[in-house]
Amino acid sequence: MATSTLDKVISLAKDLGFVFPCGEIYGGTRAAWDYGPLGVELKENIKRQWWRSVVTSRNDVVGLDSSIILPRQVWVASGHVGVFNDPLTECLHCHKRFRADTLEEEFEHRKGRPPAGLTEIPCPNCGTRGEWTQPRDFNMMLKTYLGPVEDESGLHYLRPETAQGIFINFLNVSRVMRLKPPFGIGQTGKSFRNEITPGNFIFRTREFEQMEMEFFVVPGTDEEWHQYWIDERTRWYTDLGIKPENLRHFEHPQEKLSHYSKRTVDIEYRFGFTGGDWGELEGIANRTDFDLSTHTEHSGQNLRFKDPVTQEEFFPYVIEPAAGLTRSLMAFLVDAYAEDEAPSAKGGVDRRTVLRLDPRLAPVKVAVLPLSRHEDLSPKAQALAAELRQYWNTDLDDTRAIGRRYRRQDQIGTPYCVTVDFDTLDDQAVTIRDRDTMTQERVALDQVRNYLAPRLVGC
RNA sequence: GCGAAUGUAGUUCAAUGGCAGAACAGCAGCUUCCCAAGCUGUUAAUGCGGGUUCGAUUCCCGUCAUUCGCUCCA
Repeated sequence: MATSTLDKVISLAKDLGFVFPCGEIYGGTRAAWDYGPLGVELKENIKRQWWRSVVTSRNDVVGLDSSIILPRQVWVASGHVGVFNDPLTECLHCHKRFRADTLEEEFEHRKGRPPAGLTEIPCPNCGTRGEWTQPRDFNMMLKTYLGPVEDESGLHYLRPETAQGIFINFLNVSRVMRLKPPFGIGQTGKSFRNEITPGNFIFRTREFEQMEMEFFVVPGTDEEWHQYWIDERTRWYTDLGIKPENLRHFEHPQEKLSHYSKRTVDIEYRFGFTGGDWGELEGIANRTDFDLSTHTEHSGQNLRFKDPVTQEEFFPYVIEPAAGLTRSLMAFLVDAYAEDEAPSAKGGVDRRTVLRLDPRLAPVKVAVLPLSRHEDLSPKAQALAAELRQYWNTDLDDTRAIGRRYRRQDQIGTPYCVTVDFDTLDDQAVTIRDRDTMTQERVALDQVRNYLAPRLVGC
């Protein structure tokens, strides 16, 4: 059976130290991953590009970094305590799971209230009557207890989305930044969900990282802004190198919308999962005034926007582009993966594995490769690497054969390799190789930085 | 969480109720070395815990993890 690109990328990511299983030396934790030296660079680069695109390059969006642990009341108000807290039961026969309350409601609807509860209800899947496990609460939110004693007064939840941190700071931020709609507040950070079924590598994990922005608009302009952000966010992925044919939009059916949403459109990527190619990268939701009004109601604080001139008060509508950072990392890797044929030193053709990551995302921007460990070459290479490191993440690699080192840099997606050779000692110049065009240019040692600068804009 | 399959160096694969082996990768050295070259040397593994046994990586039980299904959705 042919190995899929996805499988190859996963195995490459593990081999090269992008991602490690969490807690590996103790047997591991289910669906939890740590980001290694290359992974953390890639992840930070993606985050930085998001932040630039959504926050700092705009004059209508500001940033925030709110707490992960929030009081229970926040999640009661947001609806997450109610919605994320389902009593589930499982059919002992076919092992399908259902919400116990839904089963009873549906049964009551058709035949009246079942006097003996679940024991009379047949399984909608296999028809077996009343063979159910004890209904158990599945709380999607991770709990923790603040303070020395574990009691209910200290109960807090780890956020299942970063968004609520923005809503509860709505007054603070709009006051200090003197903002009026339309404006946005962006935030990146970890969120936590006790997923029943995590998996697909880093696609669904219980601890994950989000890039979210809440864009507050005048009601009535919300649909127009919604479309604006769908287009804007789609453009972001393609600008960073994702092939347009691997992206699509998915419109959530009306009856399946989240409790807070009026309309949601997902940006999906063709990951090539078994049993369904496409996976969500980002959901762009019209959250209406749900959050600001529910927090107004529960907190007693007025979260309406008050126009300083007209004194008019209203709840802004919220357009939320909510992206999964770790998911997009996986998408960028899959999309960048390529196997080229390249001439081999052995003669014939050789397979070249290359990550065509956008230079802005590449973990290493430049590799300095002295042709050998000859004592005359090392000082030159080290001095050059030291200079370049002040501007870009630069790798100095002098191990083994030069060809092998080119291949290694290809695999991790390094856009430029600079070779210091024996001619350098005479002409004070080096060879710079471009990863994508495989072309080489001879550049004076003291011009390397100037040569690379326009090619590494935004890195 | 439930059902099924799987678990040996970093990776891919061997082998065995009695010293666990190879290839590739890694590391060190040689080679004025420009796209995974060659030569020499070298590091490195039976997921974890119990049981049976004189002896278990092998058989049994448990556990943990991975993959595939059932739900979810950043």
